[in-house]
Amino acid sequence: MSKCEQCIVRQFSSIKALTKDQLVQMANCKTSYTIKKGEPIFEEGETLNGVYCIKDGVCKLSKLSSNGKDQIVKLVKAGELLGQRSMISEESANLSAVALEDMEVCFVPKSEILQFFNQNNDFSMNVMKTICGDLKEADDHMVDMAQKTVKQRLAETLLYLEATFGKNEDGSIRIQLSREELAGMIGTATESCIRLLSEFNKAKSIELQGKKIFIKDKKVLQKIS
Amino acid sequence: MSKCEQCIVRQFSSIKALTKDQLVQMANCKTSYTIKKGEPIFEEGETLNGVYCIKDGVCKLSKLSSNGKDQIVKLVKAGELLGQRSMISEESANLSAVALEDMEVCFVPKSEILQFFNQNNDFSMNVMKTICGDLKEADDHMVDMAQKTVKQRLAETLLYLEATFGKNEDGSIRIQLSREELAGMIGTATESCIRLLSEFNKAKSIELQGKKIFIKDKKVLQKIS
DNA sequence: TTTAAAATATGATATTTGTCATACTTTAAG
DNA sequence: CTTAAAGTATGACAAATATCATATTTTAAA
Repeated sequence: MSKCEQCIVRQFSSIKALTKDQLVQMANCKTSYTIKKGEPIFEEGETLNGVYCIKDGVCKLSKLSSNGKDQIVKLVKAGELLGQRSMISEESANLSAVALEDMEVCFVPKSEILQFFNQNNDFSMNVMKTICGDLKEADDHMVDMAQKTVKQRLAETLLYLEATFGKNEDGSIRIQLSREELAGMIGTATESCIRLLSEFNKAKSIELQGKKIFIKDKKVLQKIS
Repeated sequence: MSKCEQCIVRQFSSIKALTKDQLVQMANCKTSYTIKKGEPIFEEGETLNGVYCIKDGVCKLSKLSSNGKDQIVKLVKAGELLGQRSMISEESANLSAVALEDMEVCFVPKSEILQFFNQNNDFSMNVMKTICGDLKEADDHMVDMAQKTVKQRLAETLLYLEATFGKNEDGSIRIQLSREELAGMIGTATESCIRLLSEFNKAKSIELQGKKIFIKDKKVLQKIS
């Protein structure tokens, strides 16, 4: 059983406020998992009995809409926690979490987290600030969905992906999404997404090499978005 | 200076967890305001030095989108608090709050709220649950914006307005929104909103009498949404 | 009360986006 | 390696939605 002290999650998440003793306690009760690309960590409606720490990899948080399409609400990467809202609301998961890459996650039972939450003011404040940040993001995202065109949202999303997940050595956007997933992020039909990617490609603002996407002209994309 | 003990806000908001002493303390430091229909309580980007308790009336929380349209993110009514997220995030307001009716609100300074927050676990837990509820709502709302048609969103919004704000004696939806505001809620052009209202009217699922809207066939609207 | 301004309504039209069909390409299973 | 399945791409068309123009009604100011 590995320790939590050196874990990447500790550097970025609310966990950084925990004391050494609390970290030891967490190390003793956590369960580590490996999750393969495409597999779910949890599904919408599921009861979560704790919180997941993402040690490695990226997952999508999505919700099945009434028209049968999967809308991606948010991407979450290593160093972040999953399931905090459900824990505090004492509700089942509102979103499904599915791995976009092979992942390593640790599950920490609710009982421990809630204990830290009550004992450690810095920790609870960190969790709350994270959730408040998520709320702000969600509101902003909602306004974009309501007011921007699909083209604007695609340009914005491509810039976001590069800024958040970085580039490979060849310069392509590191995170690999299928066209369907990209469409699910911007809230459009897969064909429309593909068509606009082609359009950006023809206009030389991006370059497509199979699944790989290279951003060639950031300024043009910024202007579009 | 009126007391906070009998205030409506106490029945519905996080405030209900405060002790008698804390309520007295709050009554002593609060400032009461009257806000006329159309006037702002605060604007996007403004620094909030506390929280607003809505004693009477309804306001809209909205955000100016890059295309110049005002997207309404949420309606807030008597018994609720405003500005909690900004206080916890220690950030300026992400949304503007504008009165949809004449309002009575009390302003409670940040210092007091944060003091209660640290002293009283039930209070802080209530605040957090409220924010978590807002996050869930925002995510769901975002999915609707991305995946539903304007017609579906209009039907849904009309049902929401009646369910949340009730009906006048004549049976019309109590809350009065201009067509522009209704369009701002569903995220569409004012003309499109008006057109679809006419369509629902012709189909007898609603009835229009000037600004007044009567829901005539809830089932049809539910089916549409 | 009169009148100008704002809000509501509707038509005509352009643009955006979705849907369906189909071809091509990549991936993974046998 | 071969082959089926999945993913990507594109055309044709339909549906949804925005925009602009203009008429009508309501509201509020003079």
